[in-house]
Amino acid sequence: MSVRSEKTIVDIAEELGLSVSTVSRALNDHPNISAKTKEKVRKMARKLGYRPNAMAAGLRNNKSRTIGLIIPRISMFFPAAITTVVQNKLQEYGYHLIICQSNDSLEQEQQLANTLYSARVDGLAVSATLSTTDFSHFDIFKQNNIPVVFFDRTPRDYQAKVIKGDDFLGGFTATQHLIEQGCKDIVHISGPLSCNLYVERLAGYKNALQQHKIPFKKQRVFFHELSRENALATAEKIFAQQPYPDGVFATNDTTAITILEYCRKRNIRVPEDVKIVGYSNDPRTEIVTPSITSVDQFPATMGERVVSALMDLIQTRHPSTYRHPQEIVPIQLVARDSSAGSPKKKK
Amino acid sequence: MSVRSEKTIVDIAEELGLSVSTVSRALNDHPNISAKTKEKVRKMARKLGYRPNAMAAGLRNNKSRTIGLIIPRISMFFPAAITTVVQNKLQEYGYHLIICQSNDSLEQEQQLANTLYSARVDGLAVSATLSTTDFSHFDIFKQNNIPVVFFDRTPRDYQAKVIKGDDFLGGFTATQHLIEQGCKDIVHISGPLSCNLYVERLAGYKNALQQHKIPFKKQRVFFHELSRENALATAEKIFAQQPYPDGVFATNDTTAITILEYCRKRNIRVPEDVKIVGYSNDPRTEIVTPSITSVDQFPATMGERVVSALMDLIQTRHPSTYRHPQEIVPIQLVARDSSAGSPKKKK
DNA sequence: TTCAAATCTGCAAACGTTTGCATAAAGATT
DNA sequence: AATCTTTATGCAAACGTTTGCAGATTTGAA
Repeated sequence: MSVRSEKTIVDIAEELGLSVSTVSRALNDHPNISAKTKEKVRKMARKLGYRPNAMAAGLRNNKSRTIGLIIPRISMFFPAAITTVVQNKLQEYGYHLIICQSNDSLEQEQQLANTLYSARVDGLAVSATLSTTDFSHFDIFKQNNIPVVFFDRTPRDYQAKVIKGDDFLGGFTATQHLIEQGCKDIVHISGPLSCNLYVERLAGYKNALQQHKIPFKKQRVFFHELSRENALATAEKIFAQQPYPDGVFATNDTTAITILEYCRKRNIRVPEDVKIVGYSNDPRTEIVTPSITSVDQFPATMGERVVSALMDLIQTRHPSTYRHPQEIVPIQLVARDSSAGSPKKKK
Repeated sequence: MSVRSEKTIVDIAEELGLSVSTVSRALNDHPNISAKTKEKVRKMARKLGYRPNAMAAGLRNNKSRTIGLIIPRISMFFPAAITTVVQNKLQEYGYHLIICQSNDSLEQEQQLANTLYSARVDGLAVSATLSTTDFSHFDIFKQNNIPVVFFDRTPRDYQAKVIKGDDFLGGFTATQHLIEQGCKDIVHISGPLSCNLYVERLAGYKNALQQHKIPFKKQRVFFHELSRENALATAEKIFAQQPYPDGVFATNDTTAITILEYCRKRNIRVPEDVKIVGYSNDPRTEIVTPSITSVDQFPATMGERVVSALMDLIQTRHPSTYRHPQEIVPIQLVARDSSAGSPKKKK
């Protein structure tokens, strides 16, 4: 009813003839406060409609109960799936999540790091830009003992906690699967090699070829920026001249889907003429016709590990977790129709 | 180099022999400070690695430069698409976004409202739970003049800014489209009527039937909880007995996709035997075979409007915007293969 | 030189918490 | 009854900013 409607613990204290410290302790369930007092205080707090001011508490405690998250964009399946569980998990721990998109721009990422530091997040989870190779904009966090966890798109040699999928094995498994299905001439569509993911999947691809005594041909690897338009351009290039490949391992699902659409338009049969494998197990791979074989990266697991790592690092100020800085989340091939079938019947 | 590495404006002031107020004003580009001083201060700030503490400033100013967002879940296409643009747009304005998922639980939504209030967000954007009919947990915000903007799943009679799609028109258009394509017996799969969206789309459906002199039959409307499993169960029910409908208008795309899959499995031809229209223009509708006709809700537009409304309400403390509390974002039917074709050739 | 105006800077309080330390009250022990 | 614990409460400083007001310095005009 008063003019200033924002109630504080001072109001509660005055109303009750107690000191603010007692009220504060009562609300925080401090052992030194008698049960009676606590009850009184809580009741009055409810009555006055008191709401704690997290900023004030944060300032005093030098912690915000807030975690920052930087991802390229929320609209991509894999980061979105991770974000979902990260947010839910953090909520359980009583932490807020500030989500920021770098839109794959290094400059934006740098700026975000700064402003998240200003917000005094208690921890930071980052999946980097495709082009981030210098990670020094995260130095401030290290200097001030604020844990940073990188996931998925991670730094190569920046000292920090890293949680990533087994991209080498993923690349290997995908390629080997195509080989086992009878492919002899497998194209790999990769991404920018500034990003660890594509380097490792490519390495897995090479290794699988080698292990199966299939010669690696440089011109059978295509690099593009992973956008839909680029994928289409790449498709054109791949099928510009005979012989067509009999297998395509695309380093992401959007590309795989685009290739599939392209093939259908050109009447190249999938999987009879060419088999396709994507990466990430985007739900879209399942509903497309034919459904596309892909590599599941278990985003839920990754998200949970990110949160566990953060909570661990935050609680134990001793950065013991840094001793095992790298965690690898397993992958699993999900075979579907796009790679199915025995060796081709008709030549 | 000192032990306490966190630098404050006090450190800058001491280093320069200035007062903190001057430093503060210099950093905020206050007109009363000379250019020389500003330059000195900025240089020293850089040198010391000073980072403003947003919590301290927020406490003093009673504003956090942070917006809260509550959505059912980030992993759904439509809210995710909105979130993407909301976040990017807010970033431009220098605001952070705290994203929270209610997981469609009213209880969680209530709790989130509370903790976001404690974080002293400067504004709140909400897409409610399917079951939220009582919105009183947002009262605190109103009482303290913190703008709340509801979007998509909005309250019916709670006094607040509302931004929503034209669901009546959407339902109408979708149904009319099916009629125009020759359908005479159109099933509508709706959602819980506790949620405004489904009420209005249903009303649009009825209205279109009426307008085209097709009798409305109660048993041709199915209600379900919009999960994938439920959609499947509903599909079973719909096609449990002859005559099959010749058109299905599903109130969301996931359901539409599920129906499509079901039909394919049962060898019910789409669109020849039954035509399907979904809702939201989820990108999945485009890549499925046949592609599914859907109703675009322009999530980007909606997101932009949400941000505009928030910024407007925050800047002009006078809640003038409340005078036109409801904004309707247009919809557009995107016709695709699932509803294509002239009247059936073979009966 | 003197004074007024214009320009710049500083003091100190305030924002709403938490917490180390001191103290007061109550209970237990002799 | 005197002393010692134990338990409950209060005082006051601190967290890092911002800002109204006052005061100091410079500039320009007389």
